[in-house]
Amino acid sequence: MSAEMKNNNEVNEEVVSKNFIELIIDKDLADGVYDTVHTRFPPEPNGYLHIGHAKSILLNYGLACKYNGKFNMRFDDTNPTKEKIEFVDAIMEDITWLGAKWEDRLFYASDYFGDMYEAAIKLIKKGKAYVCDLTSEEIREYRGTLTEAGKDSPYRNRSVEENLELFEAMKDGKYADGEKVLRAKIDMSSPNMNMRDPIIYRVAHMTHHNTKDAWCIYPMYDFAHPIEDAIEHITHSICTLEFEDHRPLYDWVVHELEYVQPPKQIEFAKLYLKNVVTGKRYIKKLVEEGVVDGWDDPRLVSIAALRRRGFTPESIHRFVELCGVSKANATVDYGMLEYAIREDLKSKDMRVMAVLDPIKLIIDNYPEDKVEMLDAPNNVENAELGSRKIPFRKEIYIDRDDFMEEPPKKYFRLYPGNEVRLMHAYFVKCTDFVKDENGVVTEVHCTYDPETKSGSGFTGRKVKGTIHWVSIEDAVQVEARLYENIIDEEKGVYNEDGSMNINPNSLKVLPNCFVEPIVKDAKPYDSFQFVRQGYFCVDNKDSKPEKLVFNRVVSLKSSFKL
RNA sequence: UGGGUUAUAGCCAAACGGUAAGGCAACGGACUCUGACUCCGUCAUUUCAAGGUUCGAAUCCUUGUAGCCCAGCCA
Repeated sequence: MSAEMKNNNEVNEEVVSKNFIELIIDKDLADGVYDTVHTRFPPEPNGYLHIGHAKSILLNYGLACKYNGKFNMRFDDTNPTKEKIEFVDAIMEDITWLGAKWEDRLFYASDYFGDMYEAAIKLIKKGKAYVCDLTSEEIREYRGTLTEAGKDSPYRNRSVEENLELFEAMKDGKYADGEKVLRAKIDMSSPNMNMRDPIIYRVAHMTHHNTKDAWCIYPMYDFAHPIEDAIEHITHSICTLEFEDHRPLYDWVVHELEYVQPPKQIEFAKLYLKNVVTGKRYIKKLVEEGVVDGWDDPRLVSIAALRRRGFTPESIHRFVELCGVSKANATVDYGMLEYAIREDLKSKDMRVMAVLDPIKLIIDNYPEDKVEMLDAPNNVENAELGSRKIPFRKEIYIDRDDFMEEPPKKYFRLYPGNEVRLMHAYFVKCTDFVKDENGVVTEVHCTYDPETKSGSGFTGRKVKGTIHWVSIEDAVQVEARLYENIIDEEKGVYNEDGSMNINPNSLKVLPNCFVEPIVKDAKPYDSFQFVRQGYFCVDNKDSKPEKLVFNRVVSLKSSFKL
């Protein structure tokens, strides 16, 4: 191998450093703590997934793939007051779309209620749990504060027999909601609030979406989660930073329950996007006030919204990968997401011409009834996408901002006397224009040069500008929706009084856009690059057979600047 | 006068005692039948601060500072 080749290879090898979780896993594997990697994604079915969840899903699934391990899907449904079956379906659809595969490992925490009940009995028998009769207010008082120790519950020293009896009575429905709870007996003076005899079982007479009325007592997260992980032989239980304080309790549970090779909890930082609303209560407010048209409104960053907007699973993968994984609270620039989707779409999408704000261009020296079918490659960067024929006629539409009566310096599109190329067609030279009584330009006149036909190899002269166009007679009329960030970026997301700064221009509807005829047969989710306008995707919700609605996925990087 | 945790550029983020990767954004320039793409170049003498150890410190020690999380019978 020559020195040059070697050098090339080194350059081509992407330097990928491992994130801190991979380092932990490597060490665990090397030390023989585990001999495999088994992860899980455990959402509570109480809402829909957003971009932040995508990070967790892809992280967990990605680790399982990378280490040749397994990935489980599990609904953490231990609180029937908040959960609904509809969310279960929506979550599975989103995860499937993202591409994470759980194979035959779809679980419900509620399937383990029996095991959890047994586990609680085991703790009681070990003298590590007791039934407490304190009210919720009393429990809060006894718990102490961040700076003061708590004090023991008067019920803390009940006998094992009494506890067993009472707990069984709880299970049998002898007590009302809130009347009694089961608590772990740990340490009321622990500086960690989670260790001050945490409640591990509560009474809730309620129908559960999965177990129906089989139970009236439900385990708390802190007790249930480690058991779920242990039962499924999860090795690395990855969650977000706010659970760091819970890790000692997690470890306490798996230790007292004597699981062999217990799972290990690892925490990472959530993903936040700059000037984007991710808080559930704020999204709810936006929906309720009708600011957005639902949880999949394309201005939101729920997985469903991103999908409707035209984002691809690949772009989400790329984005998450670009963001990295760490323990530092981070707010990522929205531009990073835009980069990820632009990058993915640019060689995938068919590039067609579109006119969002039409103005008529008349080619005076082109025959009245002539029509030419011109060749156009579908994507110059990807020959596999083939080519198409575009009809060219005397009267066409061009975009309003591609013509200026008095051009500023460095403007090289159409203005009186200037010549530009009509993309995939001919050079045209602007000869005249017409204004209405309000001074608005209504039509532009030009002449074309037959010698300059696209593909003819004409090199006689050059033009600085290339503009796009569409034949008036053949064009398809569509509606384009341009989305901007829903939150005002200048002032920040929230006002002092807590209300949100809604950007009034977050949605701009352009009902009279014209695109090439080939777009007529597009189906929901089909996406195109509208040349010079950005990437657009057919809306799956609002499109009707007679009129397609396009959502702009992302705009092109920049346009003409003065 | 509680505990946990984080701190590297406008934004992410590597570096694991050996002399500050990479990406996004931005800004120059080249190219262009998309002012896109691509390409080339610029962008931390310094890692929250101040001390200390060391031949050598973003990494180790000390003392501070700032942010985030925790007092649900939520997850």
